[in-house]
Amino acid sequence: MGESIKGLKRSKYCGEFRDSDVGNKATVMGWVQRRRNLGGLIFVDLRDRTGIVQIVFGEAIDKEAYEKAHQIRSEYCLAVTGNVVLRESPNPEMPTGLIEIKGGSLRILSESETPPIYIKENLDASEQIRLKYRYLDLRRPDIQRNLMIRSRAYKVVRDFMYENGFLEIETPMLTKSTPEGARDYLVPSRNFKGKFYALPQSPQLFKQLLMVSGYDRYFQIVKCFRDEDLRANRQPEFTQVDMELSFVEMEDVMEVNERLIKRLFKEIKGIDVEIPIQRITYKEAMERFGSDKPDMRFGMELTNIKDTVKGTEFRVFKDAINEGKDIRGINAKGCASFGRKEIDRLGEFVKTYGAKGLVWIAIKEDGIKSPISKYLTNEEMDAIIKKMGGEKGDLLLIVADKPKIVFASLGALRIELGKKLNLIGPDNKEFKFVWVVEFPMFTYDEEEGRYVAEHHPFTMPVEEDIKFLETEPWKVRSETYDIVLNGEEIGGGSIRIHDTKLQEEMFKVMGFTQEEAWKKFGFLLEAFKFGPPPHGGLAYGFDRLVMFLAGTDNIKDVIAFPKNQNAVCLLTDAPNVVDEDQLNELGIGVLKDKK
RNA sequence: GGCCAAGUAGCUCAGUUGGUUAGAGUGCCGGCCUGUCACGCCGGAGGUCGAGGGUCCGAACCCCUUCUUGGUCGCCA
Repeated sequence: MGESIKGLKRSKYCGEFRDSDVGNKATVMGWVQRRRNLGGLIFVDLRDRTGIVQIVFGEAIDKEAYEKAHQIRSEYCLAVTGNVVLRESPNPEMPTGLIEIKGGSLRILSESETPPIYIKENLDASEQIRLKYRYLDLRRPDIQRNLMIRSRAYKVVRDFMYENGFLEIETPMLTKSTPEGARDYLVPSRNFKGKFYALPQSPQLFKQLLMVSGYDRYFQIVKCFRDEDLRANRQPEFTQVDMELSFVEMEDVMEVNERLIKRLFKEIKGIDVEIPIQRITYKEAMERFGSDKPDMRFGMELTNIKDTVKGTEFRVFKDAINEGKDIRGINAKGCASFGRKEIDRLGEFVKTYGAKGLVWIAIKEDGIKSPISKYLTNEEMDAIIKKMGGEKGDLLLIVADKPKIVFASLGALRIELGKKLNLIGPDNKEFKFVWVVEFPMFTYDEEEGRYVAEHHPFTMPVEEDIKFLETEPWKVRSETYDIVLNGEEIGGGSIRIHDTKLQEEMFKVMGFTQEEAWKKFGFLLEAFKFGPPPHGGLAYGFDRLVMFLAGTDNIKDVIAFPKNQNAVCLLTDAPNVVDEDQLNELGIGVLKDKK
């Protein structure tokens, strides 16, 4: 059993000692990073969340402590009292390297088994083992640094929001399942067997109701839940910075958020974000970058060459034109030297996005190399090269397919090439923000055979497009704005509809009858009968924001207890079976898994 | 649900064409060592090669199935 802490007070954190402390008696508490036993002397590096301080035990210092120090092992939890002295052999590499603490008395507060992972920076243990022993993983300085950044980010956000007149209001976690959007996490009701609450995908409807109630600037830092497959930047439960404002237009929401972003990056990273942040429309983003979240740190934009090859006999292009498909390409500057294998790999890459293949034209020193040169006339080849700005040394990459596939594959290919050519990547310290505005109101869902809201069903259409609502809904743009940083969507929002008639019309386009709409969203439609103010808002994926602030590309690095790819918590082993009694109480039976 | 990759000592990995007793680094245990700081030196323990099945005289290695893990496409208003 460990020794008592009774009567001991920590003088200060391990990492805080400096040569100004020399001459003082100090008590430190922390974990053993490392023990170095030199025989007559034992050095112990003691660690807490601020850093490391060296303790030295020796017979001449204190015999009892020295003898006890032989028991010390890695990750033992200790309290040590002794004099702070200058080291005989200082270590300029560490902040506390000028001093050490003489081990006058030692209490082993608790012992530790040999830990399954090392507690050190840049650990290369598997995530599986790290998540199982997450409490040990969380002792590591790099993760502690991330969580401390996250903590500071909460504070900066709260400070800013309070200073700008926002009220922090909580909304329910047990709420109603609504159609549209992600799959809900459901919570069974004990009182009403067969009925369920849903965990919120976002506080969307509640914050709109708060606007109706007159809390005209609301914000919340809040957990949200979506039961969809995970990614490196996606967890099933994640945190939003959610806000909503009344009596505003798009520009007002964007302006306040630009100031928030500026403040956040200044206070946490010391970076000056230039505002206003550039804005481009969804249409422009797609046509130039093949993405609604373009990475603006490099060029290599898409070129539409459909008109350029209009009269061609080349089968792939000709068919594409006849079928109303798109033909676009990107110019991979200086990549003509790519080997056949590399180009084939790019071909495989675009196939994962549904493209049938990748047409390539390499403009080499000794002429043009391309698998399609024999199908194109010299004039056609020259026209393509001219249109795409091809010069000696360039590699032109072209995809012909449905617009959705062309954009998806070329957009992804552009990012892939950017990484490959080191235009973007871990060494790139640039932060390029962009607002992407005016998303289409609807996309056609082939599976459901109807239009669904691109953003969400309460988004205000652009006024001049309202006339297309019934006739050509695909033309309708919306009053939306996504804020994108280095090719990642970090937040997004919209101006909302505050008119029951218009809202009902939207539902109609999405194939809901008035009855269905009222059944599902009646409480909102009802509320809108009572003088709703014009309003709009925005929500950030807070975890993603912190990823940027912490400089990591894995969302698990900024969440204390994340889930693995199968949404399992390896630490607690959730989800798990529950007692039959619990199920009975809820009126729930479990179907046998069909094998 | 699809695709790609991985699974060998506590941890990170190597393991040739299928061939003797499966290795390395690190960690761990023991011994020596008074200025280390990834201490050093000497010695030692430690393996269901993810699991199951198959081929073979013989399987960590080849085949099939399955499980786990990571990435990704679909999905994520």
